[in-house]
Amino acid sequence: MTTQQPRAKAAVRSSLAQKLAQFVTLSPAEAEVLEDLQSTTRVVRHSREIISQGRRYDALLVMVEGIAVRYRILRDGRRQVLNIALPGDLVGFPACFFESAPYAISALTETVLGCIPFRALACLFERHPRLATALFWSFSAETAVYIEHLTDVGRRTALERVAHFLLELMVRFQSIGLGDARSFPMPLTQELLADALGLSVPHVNRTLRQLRDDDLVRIEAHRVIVNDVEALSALADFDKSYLGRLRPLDLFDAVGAGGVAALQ
Amino acid sequence: MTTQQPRAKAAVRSSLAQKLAQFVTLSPAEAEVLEDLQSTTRVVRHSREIISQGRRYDALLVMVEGIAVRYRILRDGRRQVLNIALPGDLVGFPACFFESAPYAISALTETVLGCIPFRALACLFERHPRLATALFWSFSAETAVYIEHLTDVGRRTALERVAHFLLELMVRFQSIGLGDARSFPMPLTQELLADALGLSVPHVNRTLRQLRDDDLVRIEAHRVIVNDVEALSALADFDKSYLGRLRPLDLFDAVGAGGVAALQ
DNA sequence: CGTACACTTGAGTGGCCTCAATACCTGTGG
DNA sequence: CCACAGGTATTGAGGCCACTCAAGTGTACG
Repeated sequence: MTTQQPRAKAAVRSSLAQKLAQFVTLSPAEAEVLEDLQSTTRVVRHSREIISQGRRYDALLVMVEGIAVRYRILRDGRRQVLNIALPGDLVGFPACFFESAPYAISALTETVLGCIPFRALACLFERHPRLATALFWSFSAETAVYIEHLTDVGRRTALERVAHFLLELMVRFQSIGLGDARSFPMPLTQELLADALGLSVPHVNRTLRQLRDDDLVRIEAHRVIVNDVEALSALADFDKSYLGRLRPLDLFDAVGAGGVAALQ
Repeated sequence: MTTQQPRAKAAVRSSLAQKLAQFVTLSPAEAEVLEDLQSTTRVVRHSREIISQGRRYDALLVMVEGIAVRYRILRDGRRQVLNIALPGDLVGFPACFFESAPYAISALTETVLGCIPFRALACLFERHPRLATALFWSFSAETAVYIEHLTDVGRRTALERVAHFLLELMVRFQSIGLGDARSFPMPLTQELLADALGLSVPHVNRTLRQLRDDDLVRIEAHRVIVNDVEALSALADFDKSYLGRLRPLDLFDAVGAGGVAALQ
């Protein structure tokens, strides 16, 4: 089911390092620590589970390559897709904090994962506080994605949901160098889309059809092609700032004029 | 709108300290650091905004006393309630990471907030890594609540949603010492409930009525009284472990036999 | 005691679901 | 090279859950 193998030391920066570099400027030493953190890897094949609901886990996982999906299964089989994990994402959270994982993670493509034992994490917090804060930052940014997803499902129409979700995926794919200005690979089936958006499969299908008929987006050969980014964004009330426009605020370099006084 | 005032040094532990003590054993010194962190406070009155959508914030806030609600407003006025903030919760996240806050927070009762300037946070990460990891832990635990909320809204019926949400509130109130085994104060109007659960006000009302007719829960005088916790939990498929049964795993005291090997 | 807000209930509608059947793709083995 | 099987996508018909609109009833507070 899974294989252990040493990973060739990456010449280029890992996705995780690229992500954290948005928040703090990484020293060469810190960059190396990050790479070491992910040096033990596991490979998981397409459609295999990375983390199983109900089991116990004692390490953190980082997506190094591939695409995975987090979901929760209810007792009668209903499924809620929680989010899509892309390279650079920490996927052990928050499963590893519980006696039994509250949700599952499955690989949508062949996936390479870095294993970070708790020991290594403790070491990072003790000896590299800047990296720790960056992790904190990055982790908080994930919450913003959950918030948007919750808003999708709770308060948007089917059309808005699908449009919004596809745009979010597009921006996220762009930010990791997959996908261009108007298209990106589509790893989700309509069933997964439905379970992500709280809809039924037929209705997702009809909604996609409408978006296609209106010349806004189409999905072809496992690829999403956005015809009219503007119009689609307007329809979905999509503003990508929640995905990336984080303040590159370095707690240690530039606390600056902020502080208590700046609050209100 | 808000007032600044020094807070009397708490004789008892703050809610935040109580919460973090679940994850690591706090030394007296660490406990004091935590209290100092919250020593600058603001008071916000009932139904006033603590954080406004679209504005910029330069500090973190901790709920010291009171109850607040986080929500996101869409352009046409639709509202999604994201979560309920209770004492001990960090409410500045993730708003303070963005150039403009992606959502708002409003006080439901008179609320006392501790202000934590970034400077103080940086200091905490540098000098108190155990506290930093505890914050990390606690923050991750919040994600589990979002996940459950997302599942509520995406894949549960109205009846299940309301039941599940009320049970979650009950456990959360219990864990901070408000509310007893079968009842707790209800700070939300039906309109807020509706916006939290992705329902309309009339339907929330009808759903509550059904739960009352079935002798499961009733809301009286701003208080929720659960008649049959078992039956209600069964109806909602509620398992409170996602709220509290975190592993009291201390990275520094007890990394133990875990590590990579234990991972599957 | 009046005004505002929250709650309650009804009638009618519609968005999305369920069930069901058909078409399509993609890999696999004969 | 084709037949076949399994998953995936598509489309239709009918129904229900939850919505919208609207009116009326508490109930807290100035």
